[in-house]
Amino acid sequence: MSTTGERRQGEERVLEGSADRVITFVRDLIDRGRLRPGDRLPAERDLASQIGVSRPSVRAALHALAAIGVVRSRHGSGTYIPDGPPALGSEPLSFLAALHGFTREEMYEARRILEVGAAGLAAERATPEQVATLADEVSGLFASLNDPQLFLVHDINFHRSVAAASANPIVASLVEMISGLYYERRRDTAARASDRDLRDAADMHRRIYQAIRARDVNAAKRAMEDHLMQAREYQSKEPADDAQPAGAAAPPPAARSGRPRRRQAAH
Amino acid sequence: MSTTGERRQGEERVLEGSADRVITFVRDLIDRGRLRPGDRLPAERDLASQIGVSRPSVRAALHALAAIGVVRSRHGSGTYIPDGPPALGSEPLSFLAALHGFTREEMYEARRILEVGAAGLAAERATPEQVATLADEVSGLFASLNDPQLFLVHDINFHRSVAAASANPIVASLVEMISGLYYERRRDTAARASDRDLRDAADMHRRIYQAIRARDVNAAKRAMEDHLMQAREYQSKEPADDAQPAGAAAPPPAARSGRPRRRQAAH
DNA sequence: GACATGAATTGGTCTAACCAATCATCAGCA
DNA sequence: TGCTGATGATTGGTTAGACCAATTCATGTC
Repeated sequence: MSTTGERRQGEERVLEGSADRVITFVRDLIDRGRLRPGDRLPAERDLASQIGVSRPSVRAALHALAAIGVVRSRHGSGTYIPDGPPALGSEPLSFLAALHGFTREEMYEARRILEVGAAGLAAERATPEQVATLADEVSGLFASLNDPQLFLVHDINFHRSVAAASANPIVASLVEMISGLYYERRRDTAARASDRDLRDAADMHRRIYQAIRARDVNAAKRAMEDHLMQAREYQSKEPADDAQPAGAAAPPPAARSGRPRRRQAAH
Repeated sequence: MSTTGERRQGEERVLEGSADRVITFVRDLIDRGRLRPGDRLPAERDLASQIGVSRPSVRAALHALAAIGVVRSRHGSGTYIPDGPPALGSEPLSFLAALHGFTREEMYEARRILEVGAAGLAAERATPEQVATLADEVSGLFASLNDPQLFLVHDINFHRSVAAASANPIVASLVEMISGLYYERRRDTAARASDRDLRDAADMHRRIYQAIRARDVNAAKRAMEDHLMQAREYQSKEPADDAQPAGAAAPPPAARSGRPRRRQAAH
């Protein structure tokens, strides 16, 4: 019907831009159940002709969808909807952090809120397999006390597993997002952690694991809370790699202060 | 220097795609502090020539950045970094919800975890102005008991204000993100709420407000928890607009069942 | 039957142009 | 003097057509 592209009439105003029409189209396929995780989207050329927009517009839209993790393109193969558990990329948070100068304190606080909640849910619902996974990660932590980088990997995996055991994909996605940001920052400084700190951290993880295994919700939450508080303390003692202020209400970094906050006139 | 575009040499392998180079370029500007909230990016044509890629590629990258909320384009004016408090769009979550069938229960659970934490922080740190804003929203709630749509607006604003009063931009962003998803779903069904439910909800909000004003952290958390639990109860009684299952571990909607979960072979 | 080969498919990129919204400038008028 | 409106430069929005590059798969040879 619109293959020749006569949109000159104007009797039916197009309220959306080309790229937005593509996104709406894809969203519609998803809502109608025609597109599910693991599926492949129509080829860019097909989308372009079906929707009646140019290929560059399709590409811009697909880049937008890829940015929020809805699709993933593979050269020569196609564009796919990622399979596996739902996941939110941490890039948005990373950009926000760079733009607004999030502090380490603030990050720990957010983690604390989310992960304490996740630990509580995990204590209620963790399956035997998930409990076993947690046990594996705890032993991994104790086995890598002398390898801070590897320790960090087990650390991340433990927290990821707790989030998964919460059986709430939204909470899990949020934890993943924050963890991604944390890992991004942490891998540069992980080597500075002292042996004693790693030992303490491993103990804390073990305590969390035991509480979850015992299905003790309050103990799990308390253990996670204590762990994150302690981790925050330890890392605030490590030499800071950057000028990140430590206080939540502390003044912003030097380069930021005194800026007259110019606003755009006609938003 | 590269206006004529001689990139045939190949002696310096480009490891990133064109769009990625643009994103890296912008990210670098941000990290160096040359680009801050409220600023305008170079014109697309300038970016293209500076980076050495074509304009469609720049556009694709800019669409990607716009999708995660890092930039915002205004036709005829330019592309800007949004000013104001840091914010995460709720589209990623919305797509994930559509793709994986998040339930209302799961959403309330995530809200509960985040907002109970936010309420606790708000009780510790809310400024007098923020407390006053909360008071305004509470009166707005009581004033709109007979207008469910307006009530919903005050409802959202109250929760948004609590998040802002947490003085943690990460937590606030996350709450905003979830709230956006909630609002998206809720506005269709808000009219079905009963008068009595609205009255109860307004009372709950008042209780939260009073606890925050009194700087009673535990009371604030408990009040928020009770409120969200109650809201969940009420809304599960309302006729469902869609086939959203109520249980966290409930089977997926009809259109989803029985699908053999075809996977892509060579990821 | 196993493996190399090449065509078809599909994403990745570019050039060159035009349309459309915005904005700053400046002439003209009150 | 001060305001208003026209106008051209700037900037995002979109298109068309072409070519490159990675992947896939059917084909044919050994």
